[in-house]
Amino acid sequence: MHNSEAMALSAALLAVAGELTQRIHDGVVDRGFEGLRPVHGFAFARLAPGGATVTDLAVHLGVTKQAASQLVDEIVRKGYAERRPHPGDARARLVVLTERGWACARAAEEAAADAVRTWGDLLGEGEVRALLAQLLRIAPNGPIRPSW
Amino acid sequence: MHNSEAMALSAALLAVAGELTQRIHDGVVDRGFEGLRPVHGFAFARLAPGGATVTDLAVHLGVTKQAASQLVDEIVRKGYAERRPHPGDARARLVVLTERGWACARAAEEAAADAVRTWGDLLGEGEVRALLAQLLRIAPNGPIRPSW
DNA sequence: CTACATGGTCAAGCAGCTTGACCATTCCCG
DNA sequence: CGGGAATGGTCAAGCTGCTTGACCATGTAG
Repeated sequence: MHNSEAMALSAALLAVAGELTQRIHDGVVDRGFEGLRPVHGFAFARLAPGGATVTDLAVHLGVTKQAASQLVDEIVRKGYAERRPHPGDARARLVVLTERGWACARAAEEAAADAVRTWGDLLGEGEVRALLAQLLRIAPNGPIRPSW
Repeated sequence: MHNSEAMALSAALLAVAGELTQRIHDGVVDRGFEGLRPVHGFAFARLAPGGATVTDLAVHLGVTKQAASQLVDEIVRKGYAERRPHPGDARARLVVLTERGWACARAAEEAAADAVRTWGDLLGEGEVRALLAQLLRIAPNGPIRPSW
């Protein structure tokens, strides 16, 4: 594999990732959820299972906990999440999605499915599944960096 | 393909793209090119073929031309590029890479190849080529958005 | 030649992140 | 236990990279 091929792979990967992010964001806006940015989606992904603390979010997003705290302020103010006392640790607060937050997360899933469906039209479903399998094997476990 | 699979694919794709960006950046720093951010790499990719104007860069990066102009200021000040008069249009300036700029671009290629090589170790070279082929077929032609 | 379009820069403002300081609670160990 | 260190969280100030708006120089069309 030559260097130029590696660069082509990198460029294609980044272009596809960027377009996917944009399409999910557009789809979420189209479904009536405004005032959010892609980074909020990454936060929702971490909040969805059962809530998370501000520090958890900060690690997941690769930012300081102050930045994560501001981000939580924002989604709380806009009605997508709320801070509840943390059971078992009076220092911490558990940030959980509201019903509107869940609706937004479902909208993001639908938008992602729409985008992936267009790939299925181009590649065939089998190839898309192969793509998923390959990516899962090389995906890291680290934080999802929202901006570069 | 269910919504949850689409989300898994999206998350994996974004995680891989983010890690790749990080690894290329780290590799470039390791090779002695400092004071750069990933967005500069996207700019280099557009400058490399034979130079570009500020407006070209702005479109390619999806930012205003003022922002692109500042970015050019930066890489010029750091010795990676220079502004030359544009042949055939006295309004425009052609931004071209310096020798140091070319060296940095080669370093980025090497770093990208290193990262891709680790995927080859995991997947096998054939699978990596398949990945490249699939991505090329779904990659858009639009601007590469440096930050979300 | 005039009128508008295009390439580029200057200036000011803003949003999102950082560093630094601080308080409350919990953990660990003598 | 008790008391210092570690952890979760917020407040405040500052910086950086981007935006909008204004402007000048050059090109293009009538």
